[in-house]
Amino acid sequence: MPGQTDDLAPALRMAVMRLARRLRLEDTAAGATLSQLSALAVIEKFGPIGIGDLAVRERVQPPTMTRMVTKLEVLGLIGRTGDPKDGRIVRVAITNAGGKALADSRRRRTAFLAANVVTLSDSDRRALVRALPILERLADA
Amino acid sequence: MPGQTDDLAPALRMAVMRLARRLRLEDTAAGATLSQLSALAVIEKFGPIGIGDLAVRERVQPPTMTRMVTKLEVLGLIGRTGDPKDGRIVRVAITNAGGKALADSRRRRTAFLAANVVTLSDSDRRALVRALPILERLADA
DNA sequence: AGTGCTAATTAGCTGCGCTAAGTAGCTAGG
DNA sequence: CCTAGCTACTTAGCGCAGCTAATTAGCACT
Repeated sequence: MPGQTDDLAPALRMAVMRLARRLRLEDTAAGATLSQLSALAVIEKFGPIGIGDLAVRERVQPPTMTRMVTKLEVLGLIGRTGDPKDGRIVRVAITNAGGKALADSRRRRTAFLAANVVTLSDSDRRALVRALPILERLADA
Repeated sequence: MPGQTDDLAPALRMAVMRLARRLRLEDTAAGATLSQLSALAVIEKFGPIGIGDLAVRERVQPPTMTRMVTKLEVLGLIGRTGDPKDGRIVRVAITNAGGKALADSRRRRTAFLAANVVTLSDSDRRALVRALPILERLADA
């Protein structure tokens, strides 16, 4: 049934864009933006990491990541440290404040989506759980 | 099972954000951006529509929509017409060029997602079809 | 020393959110 | 009729986040 795929792709695209915009709006209470916190999460997970690697993981160009890192550093959420072996590389690591901010924001940011997720039927929730890894795969494709 | 919801919401948020970013990147070939085309689609669907109503539908503040409408007009994709009854209202309608651009862009923009959607199993595709209206509901919540 | 590669940064553009404040037009009360 | 207030849109100005092009600093190798 090729028609189903033809319908699915644009509909999915639109739904994802709209939901992403909505989630962005729900974030205004935070001190950092979603993009910054996404990068912060990667920094927490992958330890002291170079700007370039970070940019690749976040699918962003290096200059964009440099700027985000600068903002995170000004906020005191990460620290820049040089690489002892290779002077070109700047490694960034999360600070205690950064870890705390990340934990807080995770709790807080989840609120909107969780509040709506709980209103779904079990069947709907299961459908989302099922779809989740597929969305992740599409994002990484 | 409350733990499932606790896990689902942040995971879904992250997946949606990442996919949305990815889709945005795939759009660079177009003359108009995804946001502009999203607005254009609403304009096509809901005929001559006021800026305010359009802003509400796109969940955006009026000034943001004014600017987007201005760009769409400069591109020749829409036309501004005054309301004969109420001089305050500016109605916008899609032009022939706009409809064509929308059709073209739909075909083109779907390519990335469709190309990846076709690689999915039937079961995965069904899971997405099932999840789609739920995502839409969450976006509208 | 010099050449070339790599990592990060700087400079400058665009798009798209927002708020605050201004303008034009409608509406209703005195 | 005219003024006071509301509504719709616009203008002005800010911030964040994406990009490319060009620069700086350091490494590696001859």
